[in-house]
Amino acid sequence: MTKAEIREPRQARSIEKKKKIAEAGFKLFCEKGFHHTDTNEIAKEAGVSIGIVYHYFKDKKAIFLAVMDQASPKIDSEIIKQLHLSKYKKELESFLSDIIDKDIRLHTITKSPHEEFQAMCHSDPDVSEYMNHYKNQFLSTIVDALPSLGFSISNPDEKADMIYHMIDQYCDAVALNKRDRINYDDMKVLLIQTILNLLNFEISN
Amino acid sequence: MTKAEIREPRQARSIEKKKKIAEAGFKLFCEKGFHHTDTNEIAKEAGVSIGIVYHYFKDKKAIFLAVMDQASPKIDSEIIKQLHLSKYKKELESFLSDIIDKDIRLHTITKSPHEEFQAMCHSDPDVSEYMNHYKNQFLSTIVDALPSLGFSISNPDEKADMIYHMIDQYCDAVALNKRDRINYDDMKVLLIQTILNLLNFEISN
Amino acid sequence: MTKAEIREPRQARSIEKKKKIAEAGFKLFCEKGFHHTDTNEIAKEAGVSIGIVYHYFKDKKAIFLAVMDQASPKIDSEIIKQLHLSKYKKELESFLSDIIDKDIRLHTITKSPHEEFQAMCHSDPDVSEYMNHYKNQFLSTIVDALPSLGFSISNPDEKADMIYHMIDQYCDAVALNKRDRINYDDMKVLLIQTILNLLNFEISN
Amino acid sequence: MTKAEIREPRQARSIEKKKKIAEAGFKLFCEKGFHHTDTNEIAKEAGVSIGIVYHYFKDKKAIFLAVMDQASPKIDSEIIKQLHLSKYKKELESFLSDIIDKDIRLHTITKSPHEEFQAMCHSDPDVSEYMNHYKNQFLSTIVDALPSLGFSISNPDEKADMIYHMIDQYCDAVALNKRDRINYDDMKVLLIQTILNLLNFEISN
DNA sequence: CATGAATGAGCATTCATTCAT
DNA sequence: CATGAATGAATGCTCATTCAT
Repeated sequence: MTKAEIREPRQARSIEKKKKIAEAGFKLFCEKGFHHTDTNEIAKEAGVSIGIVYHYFKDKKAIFLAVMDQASPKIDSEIIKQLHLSKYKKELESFLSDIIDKDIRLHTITKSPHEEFQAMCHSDPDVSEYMNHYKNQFLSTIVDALPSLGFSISNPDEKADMIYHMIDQYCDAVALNKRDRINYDDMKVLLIQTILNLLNFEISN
Repeated sequence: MTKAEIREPRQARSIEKKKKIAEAGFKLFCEKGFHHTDTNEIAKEAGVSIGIVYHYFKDKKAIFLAVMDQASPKIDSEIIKQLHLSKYKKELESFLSDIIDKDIRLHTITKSPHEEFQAMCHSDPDVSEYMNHYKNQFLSTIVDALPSLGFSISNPDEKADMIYHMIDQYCDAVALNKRDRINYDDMKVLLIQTILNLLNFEISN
Repeated sequence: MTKAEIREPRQARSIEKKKKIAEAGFKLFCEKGFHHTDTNEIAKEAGVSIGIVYHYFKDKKAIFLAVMDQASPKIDSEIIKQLHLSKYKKELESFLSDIIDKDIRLHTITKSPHEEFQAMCHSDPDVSEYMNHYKNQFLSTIVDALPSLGFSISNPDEKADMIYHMIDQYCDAVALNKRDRINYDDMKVLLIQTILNLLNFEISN
Repeated sequence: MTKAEIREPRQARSIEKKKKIAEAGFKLFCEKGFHHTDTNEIAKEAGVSIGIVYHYFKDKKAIFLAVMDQASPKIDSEIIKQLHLSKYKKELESFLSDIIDKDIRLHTITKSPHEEFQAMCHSDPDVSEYMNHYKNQFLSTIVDALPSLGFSISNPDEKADMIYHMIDQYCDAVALNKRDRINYDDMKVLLIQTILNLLNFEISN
């Protein structure tokens, strides 16, 4: 056997260590970006040897993927529950507003990692694949839950995709604050109204 | 500063050569990405010595920025003219459709560079700055032209920003075609309708 | 500091390797001078990889400094002991003669490195600093030992400095043998006599 | 003819230009040292093209040698004249004091170049050769003039060499001021006294 | 004489990854 | 499991020098 299998640790200690490495990676990737972070530094930050890093991770990118996995917000059932209660316009509006605010916080807190993930997503096929898969799953879960929640929406997949990106875009704008002449409060009103209009719109043939 | 100034070539020959280098850079950045393209390779591809590359460009990133500059679609007066003729709903719709189709072509043709630029944009402050400046200028030009074109739109800056990204997002989706369960034709209809709604919407106080 | 610490090796093997690198550096610096020796060559000469060179040394200059450190004659207690026995003129004379002969050997054997060190000393502040510190310490040790050895000399620091350089100068002359019309034996007699006179001279106020 | 002869310019304009280049070289060598000064920079500083630099100078070192030549203090007859008047102890003392003060000024004013020359002198054989030749000529001129000036000194060459270096050393010490615990006024007294003793000393067989 | 664009060998340093212990 | 010394290919960039104009 020329190369030891990369084993998924089962012991608590091992899981702990793998997590520590991913956390160190997270920190450094955020601070300096993927390309400017070196693996030996990750090992040092995690307080382990570089050898152990390569015991748990195939290569540097594997660490990045693990970091993404840890950092990705999980689809919790709560969002579905809230959606259930938001059938009517008024509630939908505040539901969206909540979602947006939450998402802004996420973008603001994890500003650099988000940027870094975006960057990698655009330059590395594996990362892109991961992100894409994650997003598709996230949206499918919601869209598939809609009927049972009492929503009857035409073109739900297309709309979900559009809304997802509109919100993401808005949160980016707020978090990075790099755009000229923008009133973010007005923009939020416009955003919510646009989403509501979109949800109600039906393509006529 | 001890280093000889990076000179902006005035002679036709020199401009030609600088362009050739940028073109070689463009090609390689697209094929392999910024980080995996090496400067000696750019020189070889351009058919010049590495020395001359550094005669015209401060460093590797300067080549990238020049490439971006060359590759960025210029705001031509045509777009403004077309806008002028699109005061009425019907025309606006086809105007948007045209814009979107054009943009899709741009995204599809320059698929890899576009991705690469997005990646750099997220990971390098200078590139981000460039992109941002470019976008702001592009949008400002259009927004500032609106009144004289007969459009009276509330929150034009916010709307322009949102529309810009909605279109960009859509074109990305089409070009990369990585999203599940999406009917792009339907999505386009939804997109245009959403834009029209957004343009007409006014925030009530 | 983002860079991994340059570690001081504690294991015997490591010390051995660091020494081997410094020795290779010594050899090459002597043969070709600092500026014409390249680090990869040092690694090859030392029989190690270039990576390990930078594991032990921060940069090329650090190798040079280490080389200087190894090559610098240490102040051994012997010189102090001999000094003790040399209170009287006759003994002092032969003591000086011994010192000079030893120093000549040093200059002759390590002719090129000595030259190279001199050169670096004049062109690099860090090397200059090192040389200076070394010399000051060397002279202070001797000067501070004088009283307890039974010598009572006025202006010992100034004299020590002058004598140090007179001897150094003489040894250089002999080793390099580039001066015209010089009888080195006569010069040695003059040198010793001058030193003795200097030691005995007292500034009258 | 593969390469144009390096011609010694006869026209005033040419001489002027060559001088300007050497002056630019002088300035930059002083500021940054030989190895850190690049020829293109010299050309720019001199306000000429790099081509013209290589028209007048074979290579970079030739510029350095020319710089040395310009910077070297010429043996003027004044020093000889003064020496003539200094036959008696008192006058010799003040003559030496004058010489030393002048030399200190030279070392202080041209502190960096002096250092740089020393460095090159130790690392480049041609420069070493030049310096050596210059020094030998300087000392020979003085020594050979001594008899006709009424001085009758034994071992004049050896003594001249020693004195030359003692003064140089002292001036370096003052100019660089890097030595610990040294009182330079006392040192000067010691230096002059030592020189006078040396001049009077005769080797007995 | 003069220009400065062009050359390209050369070089210090980095860093993902391996492997002997 | 764990260590960290060791590897060495890879790379951005410099700069003395040449030569076409």
